[in-house]
Amino acid sequence: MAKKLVIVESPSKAKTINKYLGKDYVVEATIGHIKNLPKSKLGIDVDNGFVPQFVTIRGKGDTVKKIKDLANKSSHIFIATDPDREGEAIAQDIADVIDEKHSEKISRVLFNEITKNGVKRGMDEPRPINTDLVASQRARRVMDRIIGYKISPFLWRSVVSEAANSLSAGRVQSVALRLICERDAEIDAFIEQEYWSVGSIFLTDKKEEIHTKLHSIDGVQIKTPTKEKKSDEKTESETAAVKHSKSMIIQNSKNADDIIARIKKVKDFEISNIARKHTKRNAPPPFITSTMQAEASKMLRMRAKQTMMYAQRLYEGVTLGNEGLVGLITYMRTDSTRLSDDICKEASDFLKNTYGLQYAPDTIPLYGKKKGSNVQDAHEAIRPTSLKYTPEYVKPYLDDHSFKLYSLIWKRFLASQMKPAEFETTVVEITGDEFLFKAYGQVLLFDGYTKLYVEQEESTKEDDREEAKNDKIPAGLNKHDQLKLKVVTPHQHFTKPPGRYTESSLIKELESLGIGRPSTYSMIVSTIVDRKYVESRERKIYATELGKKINAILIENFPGIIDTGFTARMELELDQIAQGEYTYSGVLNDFYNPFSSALSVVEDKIEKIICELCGGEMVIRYGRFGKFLSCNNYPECKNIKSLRELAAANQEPEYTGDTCEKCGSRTLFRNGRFGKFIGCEKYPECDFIKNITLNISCPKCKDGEVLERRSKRGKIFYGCSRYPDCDFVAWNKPTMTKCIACGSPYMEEKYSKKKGKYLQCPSCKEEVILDSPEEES
DNA sequence: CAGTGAGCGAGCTTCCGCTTGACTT
Repeated sequence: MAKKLVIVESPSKAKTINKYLGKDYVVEATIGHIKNLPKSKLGIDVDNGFVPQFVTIRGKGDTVKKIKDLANKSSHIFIATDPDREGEAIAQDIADVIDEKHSEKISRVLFNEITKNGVKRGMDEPRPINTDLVASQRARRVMDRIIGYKISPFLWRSVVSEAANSLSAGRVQSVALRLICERDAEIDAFIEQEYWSVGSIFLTDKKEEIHTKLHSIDGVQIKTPTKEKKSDEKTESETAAVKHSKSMIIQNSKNADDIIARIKKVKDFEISNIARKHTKRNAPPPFITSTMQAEASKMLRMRAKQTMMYAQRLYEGVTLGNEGLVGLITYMRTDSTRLSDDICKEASDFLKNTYGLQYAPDTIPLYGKKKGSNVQDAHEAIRPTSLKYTPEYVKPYLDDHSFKLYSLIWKRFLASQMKPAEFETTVVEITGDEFLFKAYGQVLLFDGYTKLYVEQEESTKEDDREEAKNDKIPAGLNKHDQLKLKVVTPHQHFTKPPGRYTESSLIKELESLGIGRPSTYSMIVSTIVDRKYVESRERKIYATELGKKINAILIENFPGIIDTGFTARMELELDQIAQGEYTYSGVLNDFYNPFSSALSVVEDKIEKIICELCGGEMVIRYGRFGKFLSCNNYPECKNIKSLRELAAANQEPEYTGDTCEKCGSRTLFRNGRFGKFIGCEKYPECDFIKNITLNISCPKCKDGEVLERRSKRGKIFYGCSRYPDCDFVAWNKPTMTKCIACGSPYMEEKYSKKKGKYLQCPSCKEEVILDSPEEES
């Protein structure tokens, strides 16, 4: 009896589904896409309807053959790839590789959740492959290929340099780079602005303190400076609005002191109003890929790639003693917060039993599709597969990282099913003559979901009301109560520049713009790091000089594509294809025609390097030893140039200000294999060279000087200039400070985030702190 | 962990998105 074949994308999904369907079915996995455009060339016939040339992905030949063979033997074929655009395309690719004589037996089925019910529902409603949805995926793929494979070569020709190894551009990576560069520029351009606030403490007749902040004077509100706009960007109406709006900024200490002097003269203060409000804070939704990465980064200090690796393990399954292999979480690459009814019911029961009735809401909270977003909703939210597997229960079977991540996912999911936290917020207004003060208080009435899960707050955000925030406003205050002013103090503040992106804040930003997909989030940063466009230090991302340069070139030449709105517009058109409202070739024509004409204009703008021998163009060639410049009239003209030569010609020599000790010419800084050194400008006629010294004499022999050197492995170390006569060596920068503890003649300079700059004795490890670390004001 | 600067050479890189192992650097 021939079996029925079911094809899915993920092998562990295949295992699960096989359990549900039983022995009449064979379930096989494609392990992702099976076909792709060829890597070595564009693979798109742009002149004839953009027909793409798809080839079997290298290494997938066996998988494809297996599916083909199984299809031949099966009585029916159910293609159950993911219910989204990419899944539909994979379904088409599978149908295309199966022999035509079996095409009658093929149906497409959709599983919206991998549960017994979900699979049954899917199998009950077979349908044909949605060719419009397939066409929309093809259009997406082709546009990405055209953008990537047409703009990258343009960069190779525009930026001629040794450092630029393999330059690239793309719809996603280039926007990511742009965001980082723009944030960098904002921070560079930021001008710190001083402002002041006034805080007062009042006393009730029972000598209870009320901490307040000056809110307004004569109805003119005291504000903090908001993000400045450049004045030329302001419209006239905006300028007018600023003029007439009733707000002011206390700009300096004199203003603050004047105000305080006036406040001190006020005789009577009274409570002019008390407002109490009952507020609720809803639980956060269960995890999706981006929020899981962000929270794991903040709370567990895990990088996006690590997080995904551990999540994958939890998804694929962990051996729990004699229970065997158990998948602990649902699929980890998802952009939907949707939850199955079964697990919500389970959570409700669990909460009632474990935390008590008061924590379980009457109705199950609803999470799901956001309107108008790029959410494709193929998978559920990331959650535990069953609440039986509590973190404590599975802990013995997990490594530390997996356990921490699982606990986080568990708590976040359960919290999402809990009641909101409830607060009473109180605002007390205190008036004295023209001055109005406000005190803010917040009291937790019911902890709700916060019993289990508290979202990590953004640490850098400065709370406007922070000084006046007081959880304990005295009880029993009444309107018209008379108060005494105890103390009034000025507080100095400075506006802060926007924070740099971290990996997860960048991912969140891209996601909100609809750029990138859950399966690629953790790749985005590593791509632009590999290209040396950005660097990551202390979890923050900085643009490199190369990155800034590439970004400027891209924005100048392809403003319409390297744009935060491009993907959103593209998605709208892809939706039109999927809905049958527009065609594949229509969308691609609309995109390609302006793109290709822009490209040809831009190609002409590339600065050509002219061959000084024959007037031809110097182009990049690859030889046995890497890149070099050659005349394109080779072999008639044999002019060649090294890239180093070109870079030297474009760069101003860096003079030391000293003269050559051999010939009296000027000396300059040069770069060699082992770092910077000083050489004579007359080289190669004069071969004088000298090392760059630190102006510290050698602590060991006292005659030599300390030099910064670099080892073969590129590590910087410090040694004596009289080597090999003196073999002094240090790994940290030596200073001539004596160690007071052990009398060692010198100490080494070190740096740590906690201690700041400090000195450490190489022999007794005594430490002297130089700079205290920056403190949060 | 101790040295330093040229020139040789003629056809390579790249996208985004979907999934896991097999590699011995």
